Amino acid sequence: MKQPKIKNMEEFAKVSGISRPTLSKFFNDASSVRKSTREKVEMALEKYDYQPNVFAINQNRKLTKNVGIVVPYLADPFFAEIARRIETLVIAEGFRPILLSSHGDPALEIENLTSLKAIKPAGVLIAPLGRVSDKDALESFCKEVPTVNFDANIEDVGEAFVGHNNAQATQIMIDYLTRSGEPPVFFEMRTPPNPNANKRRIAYIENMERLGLTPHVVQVEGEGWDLEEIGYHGGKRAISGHQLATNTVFCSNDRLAIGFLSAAYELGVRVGIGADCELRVAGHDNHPISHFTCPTLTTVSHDYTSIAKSSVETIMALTESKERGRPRETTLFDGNLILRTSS
Amino acid sequence: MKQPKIKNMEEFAKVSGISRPTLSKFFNDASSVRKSTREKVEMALEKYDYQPNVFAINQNRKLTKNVGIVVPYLADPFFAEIARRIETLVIAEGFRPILLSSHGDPALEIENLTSLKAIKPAGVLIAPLGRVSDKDALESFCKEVPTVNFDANIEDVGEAFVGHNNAQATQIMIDYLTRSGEPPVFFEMRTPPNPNANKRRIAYIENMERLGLTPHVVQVEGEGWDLEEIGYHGGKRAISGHQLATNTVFCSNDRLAIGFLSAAYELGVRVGIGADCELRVAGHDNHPISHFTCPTLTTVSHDYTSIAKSSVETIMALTESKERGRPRETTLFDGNLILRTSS
DNA sequence: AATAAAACTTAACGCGCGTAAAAAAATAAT
DNA sequence: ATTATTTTTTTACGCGCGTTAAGTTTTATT
Repeated sequence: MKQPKIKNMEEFAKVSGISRPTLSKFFNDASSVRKSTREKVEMALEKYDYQPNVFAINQNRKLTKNVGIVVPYLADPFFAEIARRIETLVIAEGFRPILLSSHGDPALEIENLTSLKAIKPAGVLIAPLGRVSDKDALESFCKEVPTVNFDANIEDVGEAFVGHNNAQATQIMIDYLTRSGEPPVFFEMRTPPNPNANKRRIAYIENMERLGLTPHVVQVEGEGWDLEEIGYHGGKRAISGHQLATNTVFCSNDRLAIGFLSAAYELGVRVGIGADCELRVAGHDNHPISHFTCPTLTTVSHDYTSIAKSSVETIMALTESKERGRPRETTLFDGNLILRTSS
Repeated sequence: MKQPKIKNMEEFAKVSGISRPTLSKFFNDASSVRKSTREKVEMALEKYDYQPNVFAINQNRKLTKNVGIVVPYLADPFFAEIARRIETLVIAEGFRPILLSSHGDPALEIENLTSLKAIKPAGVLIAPLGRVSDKDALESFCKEVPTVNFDANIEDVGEAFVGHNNAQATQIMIDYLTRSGEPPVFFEMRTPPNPNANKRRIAYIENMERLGLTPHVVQVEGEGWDLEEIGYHGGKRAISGHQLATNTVFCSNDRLAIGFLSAAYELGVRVGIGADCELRVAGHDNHPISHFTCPTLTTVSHDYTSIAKSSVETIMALTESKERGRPRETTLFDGNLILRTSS
């Protein structure tokens, strides 16, 4: 059982026998004080219940130990997973992650940045909404706070971009699909929220042309982040309306593919690589659920572990070096083919 | 374009023509000042770029406008969704939500509470990990901070509990399943992380006995929060090992059911209510993906909209009234049968 | 118009900690 | 042992806002 609580650093200085300025140094960086001093403080911390007042600490600092993380839609397991990894890495660096989701709403995205600015973060990692983001507001935020842009690349936003190599990932899937069967039709939303979708469509068309094949793009209607729902309705329409030029469908992302598979199942269309199958379906991202679809989804992995790691490293380097305005660097991580049973 | 930035309230008092103490009142509660004053301030806010320093504000207050939200595993869309609703409601009440995930780790759960304590929150909403939670640490936290316990009920934790009526929800599903076909086998984890699972098993057994039927519980191995994975492996084993006493399986939750369905598909076992189907499967929670499984999953809804709303209302009432130590109230929300095609 | 009540202004102190400067003490180097 | 260097202590001020008390102005009531 610990002794009665210590109100403030002054009191803790008394009971620990260490002066307040030295304690202040200690709490900022324990390694900046002499070893014997550090031990004395730590012994006192064992004995007394004291922790410095966060608000008083941060009031007099221009940069805090906070790191903001903004994601477009936390209910999407993809962002939940990447956020989880980022959080863990940020904590390991001795910083405090503040996780905010924009819930698909551009106004909330800006609000999130405003409220982050208020807590004077050392840096911010942002995966923007994309198409609907208020680009000017993002840019002006990035001028004030060191920012790393990840996942959805928005030009000139942030000091660096870390993301997925959509071109490479699309290519390896197209190469696989064309070698193993009919060339793929590309299945996507007409107005995708996320700019990665556009990169994937462009890469699809380029690669099909490179192979001397005719690209076929099926664009389905729908707004927002209910991608399975959109994939389901679009899939039903595409299948029953015979809009698919070949027997192979490459979905712009796994969540659309999940909806598409559900539509195919409902329509009694057998999907897979078996002799009795009518359709092959592939996805993109290696979504956690893609292991468990029926059939299991062949997809291209999205290396979020590396993206998380690199994003955190970049923001840490940025906050330490403090030099701003360097040319914006772009880091992309390749995808790997995940062969399962759907194609 | 706004005028040059205002450093502090003193400066803003000068340019707005309102004295600092009145401004302080205004920022605490805009309705506490005269209308004409409020308008003057708002006009100045339009013109000048000023927002009070969060750290200075909170330093002198014992209770802030922060509300902590702690969930066990944010990468589970169920918690992501409920967190999203809670966040939105908390913002609507004029408070600032601080969302933290324990990532399945009891140590992190306690760390989260410790770091919340440091920011002096007005209240905290916690969905505990459950079985692995450090109950003593939770309880001692709740003595210091007004807390509402939601989702996973841990006795004596928090001033109130808001959650799902597992008994009622289990009952309506069992009633449906027994009326429409063979009685269900209960499929669950041997060591579920979440205490709701235990309530569901108990309700299953009670209801089966009430109906004069023999309960059959299949408990599968596996630790942690990868429920689809666990359901998949357990499902494969249960099906191929002929462990299912009837042709109807009631999974403890939808995520297990998703894995189970995947196993059945892989084994070529047709699931559904059609004449050609060998197995019926039901879930529990109405997980977002349960709309899109193959076949679509019959399940019992988990009313997280109401749970979120009630939790926020309860914590708000608590922070306002300030009276602590009242008898712990429990609020449960019923589930509804969601009939789809799997059973 | 006179009075009462409410809202505001002025002045001043305190919160807990960061931080700077000068002096003192502890450690390291010669 | 003496000097140089590093670390700690003492002292003191500042950060931006909450808050209180006394005095003043504005609004509401009669």
